[in-house]
Amino acid sequence: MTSKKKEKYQLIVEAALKVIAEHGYHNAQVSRIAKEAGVADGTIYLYFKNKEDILISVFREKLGELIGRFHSSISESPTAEEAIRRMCRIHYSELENNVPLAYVTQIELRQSNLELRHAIGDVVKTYIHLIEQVLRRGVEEGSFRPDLDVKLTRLLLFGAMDEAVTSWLISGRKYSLSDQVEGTVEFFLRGLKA
Amino acid sequence: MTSKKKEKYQLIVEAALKVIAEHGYHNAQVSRIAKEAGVADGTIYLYFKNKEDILISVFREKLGELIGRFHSSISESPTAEEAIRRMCRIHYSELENNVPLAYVTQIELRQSNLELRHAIGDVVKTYIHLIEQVLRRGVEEGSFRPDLDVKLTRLLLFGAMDEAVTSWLISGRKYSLSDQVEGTVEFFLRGLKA
Amino acid sequence: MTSKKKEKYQLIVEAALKVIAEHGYHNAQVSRIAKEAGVADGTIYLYFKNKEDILISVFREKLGELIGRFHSSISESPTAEEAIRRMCRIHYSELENNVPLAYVTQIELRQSNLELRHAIGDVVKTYIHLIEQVLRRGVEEGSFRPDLDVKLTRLLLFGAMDEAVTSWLISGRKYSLSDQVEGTVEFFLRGLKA
Amino acid sequence: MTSKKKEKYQLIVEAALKVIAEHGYHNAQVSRIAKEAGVADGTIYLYFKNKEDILISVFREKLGELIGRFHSSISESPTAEEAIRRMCRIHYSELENNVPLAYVTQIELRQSNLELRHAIGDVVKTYIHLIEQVLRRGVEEGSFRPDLDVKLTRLLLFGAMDEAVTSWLISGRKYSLSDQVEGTVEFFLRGLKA
DNA sequence: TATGAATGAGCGTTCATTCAT
DNA sequence: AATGAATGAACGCTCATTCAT
Repeated sequence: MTSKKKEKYQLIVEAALKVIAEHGYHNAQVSRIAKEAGVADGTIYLYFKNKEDILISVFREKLGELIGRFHSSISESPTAEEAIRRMCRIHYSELENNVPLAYVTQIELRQSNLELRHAIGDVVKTYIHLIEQVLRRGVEEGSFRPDLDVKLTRLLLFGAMDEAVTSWLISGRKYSLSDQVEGTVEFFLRGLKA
Repeated sequence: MTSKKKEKYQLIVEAALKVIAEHGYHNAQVSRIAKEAGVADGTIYLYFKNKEDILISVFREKLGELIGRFHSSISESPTAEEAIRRMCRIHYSELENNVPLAYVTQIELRQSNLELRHAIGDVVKTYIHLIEQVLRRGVEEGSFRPDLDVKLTRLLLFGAMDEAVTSWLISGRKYSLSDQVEGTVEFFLRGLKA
Repeated sequence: MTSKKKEKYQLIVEAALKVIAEHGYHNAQVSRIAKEAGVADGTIYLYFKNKEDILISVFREKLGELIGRFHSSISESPTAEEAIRRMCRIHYSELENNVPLAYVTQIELRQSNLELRHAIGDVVKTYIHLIEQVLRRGVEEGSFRPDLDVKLTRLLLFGAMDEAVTSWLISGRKYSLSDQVEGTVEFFLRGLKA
Repeated sequence: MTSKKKEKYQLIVEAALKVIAEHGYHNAQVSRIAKEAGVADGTIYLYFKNKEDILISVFREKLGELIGRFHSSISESPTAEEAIRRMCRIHYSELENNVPLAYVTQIELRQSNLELRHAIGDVVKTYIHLIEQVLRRGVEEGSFRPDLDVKLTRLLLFGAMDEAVTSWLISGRKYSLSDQVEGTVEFFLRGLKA
């Protein structure tokens, strides 16, 4: 039963992602998500508190996976410098290879109300903490500037990458996002290095 | 008469800014804006095509002023390096000194629909072009790296500052944003310098 | 379930007829119709596309019944002359015996917009085609003039009866409409007979 | 001054006719009529009580002229039969030669509310009385049936002609309305003659 | 007389959520 | 657990009319 419950929960999350990606946030009615998931409207409310809860779950589930990948990749990196490089590579390539997810997280879900944005903030915070860890490691290793303001810099890195992805999407994905990894990392490392 | 017309237009724009800042984008009903401006609902439509037109105007008017200040300040800078410094200082201090504006531009208006977001995008684009100009100037001056990818870097700079401001707001403005200018500029210039 | 759905559909159509008859076309708000039908406003839209769709349905449903009665009565008539007589009798008596329907079809629904009027026109067209058939039959039977312009005459008959009904309504129904059948038919037949 | 007043009054009536003919009843806003007439919105209310008053005036003024023409033509007719013929000829030809007027009176103004329809009814009543006079004359002359129900028949004649005109308009005026005079009169006279 | 900026009442429709089955 | 018919609150916009100038 628990696994079945999980299954339907996942079914609805996937359906929500697909519907938002296809029709946009403002056309992602609960009934549409239910239809896409192959369940009745009312069934949604057996698994989610309300509509917002679905959207938060989409973000948490999908970005959770992404952040998991960061974690393992980063912890395996021999140096902080390499960790920064891998982080950016994963950030760009994962979103480039999953356009619907990119579209939903970068564009659509940002049109949501404050409560959802706070929830999204929590997920993003996890990622930002991860960046911070890498920065601290770099300082400790001696490869990054000892006077680095890690609290500030973690935001600058995240904001920079985030904007790079959003611009790539809005431009219509006319160029390769992965090709921007080198330029981005070069800029970051010069700013970070001791 | 023209000045009176201008007055009422401005009155409504200011009212909209205030209402969105106080009640949030999704609670900024036209009737509420009208009430705040001290005019009848119908009067709004003598000055604006529709609700969206009000919001776009808020953005354009308010950010227009801001970008104007960037322009003059940057063109007067003796060096590209100094231009970057001034740009970041204005970006942070202007928003820090106008919290409602910061709140509306960073948080509330991003919840809007696609058409408004496109309009906002146009204003932001102006700013990003300005950043690009500074970068080119720095390369020409020889103070910035000759191999700098200006198309990419302008986004990284904008995204980094944008995120710094948003985080400061969401944190509840518990610290000084202006105090972050030095750290930000230090990071940028190391990444840019030849 | 199907019958229940039918029931609610009919409930709303009847409510609309009653509301329009009582309050007039311009005061027949959707919320009023919903209230009269004993359903929520939103329920209306489970059965009708929009307000206009309700009104068209009122016309179609109600006049559809009427025209059905014409059909059977006319086809059973032994002669075209008798068909004309029955047609007029049904036309007058049915509307005389259903004043709300008469009021709505003759007065209120004619105040509607073009799209609805077109829809109404389609229903009326059916009736006019029926008249035409009777006229052709009379010509074939030899009882009506062989040189009769059926395309024109069908309009004259319909217009004449329509005006007789409307005048009777506007006069406040101070006289019997059924009593006018003889005079009307007499006039028609003299105009038609060979 | 009186003539000037009359002038502006006429100006507005003509403008209203034109606007309704061009844009339809539901798009004939007061401000549009004012613009067409070359006066300010407020000026309208110096000459008319309200919007309805304008529309009633359009009908009264324009149909008044028409009925005046009926009057003279009919009174000059040597026989009642000829009067019927002339009446129908004028009815059809005047409207055929003034399509905007036909369109406004037959289609657009009928979408109006009850009060206006009552006012229109008054104008039409004048016409119907005229028809009645002709019928009485025919009976007195002995050319029309002595048992003719004039109260009823006047409606039948008016309704028949009215429908003929409306159908011609709705059909897109693909045929000549004047060509229908003979068929119409033939039908009428057979119905009327002793 | 004439203006036209300002008014504000009025309404069709959507959709997240509920609940009887 | 699952259904889906029913709910009803919420809101942008139009336009006839007014009135200060």
